[in-house]
Amino acid sequence: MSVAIENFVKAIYKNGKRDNNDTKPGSIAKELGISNAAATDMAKKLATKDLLHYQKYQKLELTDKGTKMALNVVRKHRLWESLLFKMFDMSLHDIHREAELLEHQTSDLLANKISAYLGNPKFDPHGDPIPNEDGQITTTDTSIAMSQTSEGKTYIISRLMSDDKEFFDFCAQHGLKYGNTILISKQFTTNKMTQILINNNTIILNEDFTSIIYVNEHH
Amino acid sequence: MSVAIENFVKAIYKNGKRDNNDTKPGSIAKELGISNAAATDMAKKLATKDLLHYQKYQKLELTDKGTKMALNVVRKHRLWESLLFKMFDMSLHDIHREAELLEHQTSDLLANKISAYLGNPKFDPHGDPIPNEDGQITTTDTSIAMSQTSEGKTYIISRLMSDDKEFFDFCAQHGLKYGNTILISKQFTTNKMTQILINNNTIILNEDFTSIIYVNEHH
DNA sequence: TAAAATATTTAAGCTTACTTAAAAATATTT
DNA sequence: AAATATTTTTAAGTAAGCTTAAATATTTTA
Repeated sequence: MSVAIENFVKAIYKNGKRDNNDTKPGSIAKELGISNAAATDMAKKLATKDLLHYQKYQKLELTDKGTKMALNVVRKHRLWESLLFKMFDMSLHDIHREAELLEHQTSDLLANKISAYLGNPKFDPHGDPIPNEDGQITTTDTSIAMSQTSEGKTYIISRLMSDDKEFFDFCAQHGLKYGNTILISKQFTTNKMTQILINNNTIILNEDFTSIIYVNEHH
Repeated sequence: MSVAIENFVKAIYKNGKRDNNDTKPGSIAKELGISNAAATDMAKKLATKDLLHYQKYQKLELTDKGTKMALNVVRKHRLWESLLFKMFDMSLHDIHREAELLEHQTSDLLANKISAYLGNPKFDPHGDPIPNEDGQITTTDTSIAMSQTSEGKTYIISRLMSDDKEFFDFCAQHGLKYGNTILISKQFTTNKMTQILINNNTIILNEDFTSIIYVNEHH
């Protein structure tokens, strides 16, 4: 299967996982940076390959086969991110960009070697779960968006859900890193801002940030 | 530049390095597994991009720009082979196949990180020299084909110039590995066979093998 | 060196993965 | 609910990287 196809099913998978669950051709097109027409075309084509269910004007839904393919690509992406992060001093954004290309050129054999080398990790450096060889995610994610946290409580950062360079640069600069501890000092409910304390620094984040930074309560 | 273009200039570079120095479209086509017509087409196209000199019915010759591109790809290939060989228990052939894909999806930044991690090695696991960041090979190769060795002398294996699985399997099985020592016990000049002693085992190799196994005299 | 074999080039055509423009359907707003 | 805006689909077209078939040039062999 081509890179275009792998990226297409991956985009459907990713959009399907998001809150909005928007997998109509238009939003897939946006995700991939292609025209709506191209997305419709591809959707029809992949339906004939039994990778997704296509019905005019409806959301695209992956078949089991399509889901498996998407998870296989996601697995390779997250394994590469984990490996590069461990071995090299590179920014999360750079690592993401490399993984975005390498994921399509990696045999299952190599993916398994990488996984074994890393001790079969369950999460990548963003805190995203790594599917196993059979395309299953065995961990259950109990984390919540920072926007949903309670004032005065302490949390541990569990996921940074983004591909954006500026976001990662900001996070790196302020210690917003997978595994780090933060205190929610104030929730500004009307403006949807959150004030946190991290490394003895107070930062105020808006909803663009607090909706993609996920945390687990610290006990 | 596309994968097809990178592979095309790489094929010209590789064929140009070989004894026969055959870089006419037909042999490039053979190397890449495409039709002669496709090779001619591509050659014309790359001439307009200043990657090679094209003259009807003549050998293809890379420009400086083309050579640099080829060496950049070769560098990435050999760095990947070195890294995978060091990290994972995989056959030389498997490693080659992975590197063949990864080489096109690797930024210069990542290549440099890999190189630094490995201590900027000069050779890959086949004994092939690794070009530096500027596309230069600074080492001088004094090795000779096993077919050119002298009876009774001892040599160290310095290069295994092949992509072939069966060849690598054979080598792995008999200890024919980069850095290993062999004694040339007999040269059968009429049949072009070579009898060697390695790990206390005697093997007789024909010219298909002795022409692609390179060695340095052991002093 | 002429004939035969081989290699290269040209020409026409195919598939993939896109594009833009216009038509048709759906969703949103008033 | 009608009008408007947005999305989706259809249709036609493009570029890259191939293919096969036929024409042309080169190389080999007898």
